[in-house]
Amino acid sequence: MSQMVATKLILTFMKTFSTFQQAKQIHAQILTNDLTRLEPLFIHRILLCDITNYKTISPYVISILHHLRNPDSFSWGCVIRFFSQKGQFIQAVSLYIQMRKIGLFPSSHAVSSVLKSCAKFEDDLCGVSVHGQVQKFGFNSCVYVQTSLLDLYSKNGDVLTARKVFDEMAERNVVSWNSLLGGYIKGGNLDEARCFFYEIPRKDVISWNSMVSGYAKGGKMEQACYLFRQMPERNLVSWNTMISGYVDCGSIGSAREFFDAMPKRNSVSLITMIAGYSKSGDVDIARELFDRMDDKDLWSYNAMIACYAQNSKPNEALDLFNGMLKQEISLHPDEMTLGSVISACSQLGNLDQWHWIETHMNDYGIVLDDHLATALIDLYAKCGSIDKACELFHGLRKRDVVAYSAMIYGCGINGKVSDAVELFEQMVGESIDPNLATYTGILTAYNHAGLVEEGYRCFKSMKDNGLVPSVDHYGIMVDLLGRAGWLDEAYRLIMNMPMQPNAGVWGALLLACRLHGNVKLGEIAAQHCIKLESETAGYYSLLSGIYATVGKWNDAKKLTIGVEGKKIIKIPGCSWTQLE
DNA sequence: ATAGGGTTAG
Repeated sequence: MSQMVATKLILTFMKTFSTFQQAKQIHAQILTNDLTRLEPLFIHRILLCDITNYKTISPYVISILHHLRNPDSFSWGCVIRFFSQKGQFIQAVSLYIQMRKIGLFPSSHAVSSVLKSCAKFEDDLCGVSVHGQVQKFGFNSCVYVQTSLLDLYSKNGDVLTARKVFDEMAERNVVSWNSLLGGYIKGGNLDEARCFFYEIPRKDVISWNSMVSGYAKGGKMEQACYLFRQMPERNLVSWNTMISGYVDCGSIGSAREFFDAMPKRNSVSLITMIAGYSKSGDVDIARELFDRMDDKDLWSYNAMIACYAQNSKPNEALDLFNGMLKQEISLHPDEMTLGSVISACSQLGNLDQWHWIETHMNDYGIVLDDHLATALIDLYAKCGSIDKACELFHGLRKRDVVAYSAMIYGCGINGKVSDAVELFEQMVGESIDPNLATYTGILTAYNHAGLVEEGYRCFKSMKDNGLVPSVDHYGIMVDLLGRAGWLDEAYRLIMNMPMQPNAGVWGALLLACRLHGNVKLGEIAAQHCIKLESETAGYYSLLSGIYATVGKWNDAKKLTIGVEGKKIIKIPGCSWTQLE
């Protein structure tokens, strides 16, 4: 293949190859370009690319590079830029290393691209070694290279080094200023950022957006809004930044006002609003916005599937997920999608759907990261496979509060109370602060084992950790006290709750009254349950069960009339993702 | 023919 044809091919790949339709067009182009003298294997590979996801085309792009007789700095630069732009940072860096190994002098374009990729890694080893080469090869006066370098340090949180690069730059432009501004904002020092912002000689809309975003991320929406109003020019991103800020601080109403007021909206605006409504529990409004989107991409589906998963609508989450796979141009799920899907499976106690997905993981190019493993710990534990959960837990790279909480809860519902307590102590020993979900887990463990005093002590210790028990924690405590027969204590706890008891709390008391044959409290509990959830049949049968155990047959009989077709009793659930 | 900065998620 000639150098020129191959380079053209690379560029075509980069510019247009993102959907199946476009892939087909490329196939046609390849055929008409008389590339038939290519090695048969190579042609075969290109023709085989039944592609809907850019992840799949990486081998083809690399294979084009390897089929060049003498790939030069430009060809390498194109390919490195391709991977850097498509988010395949490891590939980009590895290609740069290969290029260096064969002794090619990198172009400033290639260096800028590879630095951008290095900036995405947590570890700054890569970036620092490229920095060394930058100095060795004399890119000191290239504003592009220097700015990417400065941005690398900014993004990795090393503002001091970023500042040093900035100060030593021979030439700066607004991108360099914006990059360092981003560094100050990421470091959370808003005062310093503000001073720097006012020093920027020719601020553009991105400088303003960054500063507004800094205030928004710091929860200072008044200041963000003040700056937003002062902006000489606003674009879509400016509006989206404001919406996102309001969503983050829970002001969905203000977010909506901005959303309605903005002159134009894109998918980011809609996705941000969907996430906002998901947080406020308005699933129907979120779905309305989702349906309004013309071209739904992976991010849109992920937002909506997550919304269902987080709002206890696992069936809807799975339906949407399956719908996404069955589309004409099917979207490939990613780690985020599967995280929500696993959570939905877990809420349903459905391992089958996961096992089906598991066999397709490789096709999707998904690797099991810590987030997914944590979701799976929860799923396996809830489905009773505590050993599998344990195995995943020990395989985690880093164990955070969510992982510990899922594992503690898993031990709790599987009757391994001592393991749960041990994990809890281990977690505290690692200076990880327990959150509300952790307490749900440990209290569930005590509850399962019937350890009333330990559970009660633990419940009371929550406030020592600065936590306010939620209604679900009260539910578990009422269940624990009630099952042990401490019915008056359970009732007193309900009466002293700082919030309105829900059907789960009263249901737990009702269940306990059924267990211990307490008519007086049972009637009170049932009354509340029926008032809160009149369509649930289980409450009636529990109450009638109480009457039956104490011989009040007539009362029992009255209740069994007309309860057919009502829902069975709801068992209080728990979710890691919503509890902070 | 190729490069750098701002907005979306658990």
